[in-house]
Amino acid sequence: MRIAEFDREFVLRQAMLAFMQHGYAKTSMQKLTQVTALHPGSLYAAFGNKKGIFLAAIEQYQADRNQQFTALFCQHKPVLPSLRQYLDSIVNECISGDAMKVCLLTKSISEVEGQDSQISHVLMTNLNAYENALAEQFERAIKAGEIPNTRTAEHLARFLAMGLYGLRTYALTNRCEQDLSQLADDLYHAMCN
Amino acid sequence: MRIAEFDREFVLRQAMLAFMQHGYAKTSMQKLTQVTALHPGSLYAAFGNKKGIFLAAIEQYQADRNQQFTALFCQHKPVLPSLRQYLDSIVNECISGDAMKVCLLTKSISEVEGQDSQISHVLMTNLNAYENALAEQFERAIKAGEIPNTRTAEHLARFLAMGLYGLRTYALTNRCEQDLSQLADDLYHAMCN
DNA sequence: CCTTATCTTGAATGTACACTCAAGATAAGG
DNA sequence: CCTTATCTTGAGTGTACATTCAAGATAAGG
Repeated sequence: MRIAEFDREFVLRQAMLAFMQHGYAKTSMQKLTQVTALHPGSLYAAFGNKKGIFLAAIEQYQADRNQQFTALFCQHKPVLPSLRQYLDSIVNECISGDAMKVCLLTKSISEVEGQDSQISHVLMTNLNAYENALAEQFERAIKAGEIPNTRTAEHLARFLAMGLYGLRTYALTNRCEQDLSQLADDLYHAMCN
Repeated sequence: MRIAEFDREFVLRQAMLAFMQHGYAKTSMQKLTQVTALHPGSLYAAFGNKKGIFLAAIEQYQADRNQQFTALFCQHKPVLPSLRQYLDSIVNECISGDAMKVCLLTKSISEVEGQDSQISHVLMTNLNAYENALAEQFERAIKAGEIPNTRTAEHLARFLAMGLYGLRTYALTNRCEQDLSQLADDLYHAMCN
């Protein structure tokens, strides 16, 4: 017997970053062997093929983001200050210049849309779950009276999801921190009234 | 002497649609020869290489969209009804299911970001020009009293650009016409107050 | 109608890729 | 310490790609 030597989470996070930086198609297996420090055979033994690595990396990405999200939007804290902090952290990611400025899910769904229905379906499911997580928080905010109940939580979540997808894309066209902060501010205020 | 036989606009529009559908990397020269009905040699003679075809297709895309835009936002008509119509047309594109549901510029900048600075620069320039075109219309709307001057035209244009980039991305996760129309409606109302 | 410059054709070329596999290395169980 | 199941290694394989180029086709100018 012999146990696998590599750290699965490390490998998937490295792969994840490579996919975020170069996209699915242009992340070669050679690149993946470099960033994971694994040889092709090990990668294929562990994940089957390139698509398997990608799907596992998406899962890791989702797990990581979920943990961040639930840590920030803690149940016993008011929603709006967390939302504010969340928006700021996204603006910071957009400005950072590293791979984290893009969302793996939206970037990938834009790339593989109409090419691989399995990957598309996984990405759609994860993005819908993200929207639902936002809706839960808005539900909580409405119940607590932080936000007037003129719009449903689902409605608010949908609008914010759209805004955040747009913010990340817009940041590719204009890296001015002030402009991005202002947009985040606009989104914040669009939620509160 | 002999004149080129093919119709340049037709060829570029076909290439444009292929790039919108499959992305830059995954649109093979073979695909391009198919959709343009031109042989490799002719394409290389006319555009140099694949990147040349892509840049020319972007130029054609920009020209086409510009013409649409200026026809819709006619100088002697009020801005807000045109904006409404514009938003509806984008929602229709999002639902349509064909290649036009994506924006060639935003899809491409997301793909080639950090890979080809020349292409990125061209795309950024075109997207900034688009934002400026929106700002011009908001300027006109403010001057005509259609919109209160609580925010600058540039500010409004930036927010709408972000919203539209987000709307197209969001549509990849949720094709429900009602939801998309509501988002377009939200964007419209976010501009008017 | 012939010349010649230009365009068209599509097979050929070199490269980069995803993926395989057989040989070597290593740890758990006896 | 040996056995054996499993992991690691990395050169090798077939395929798909962007690009080239020489031969063939075609229209304008004389």
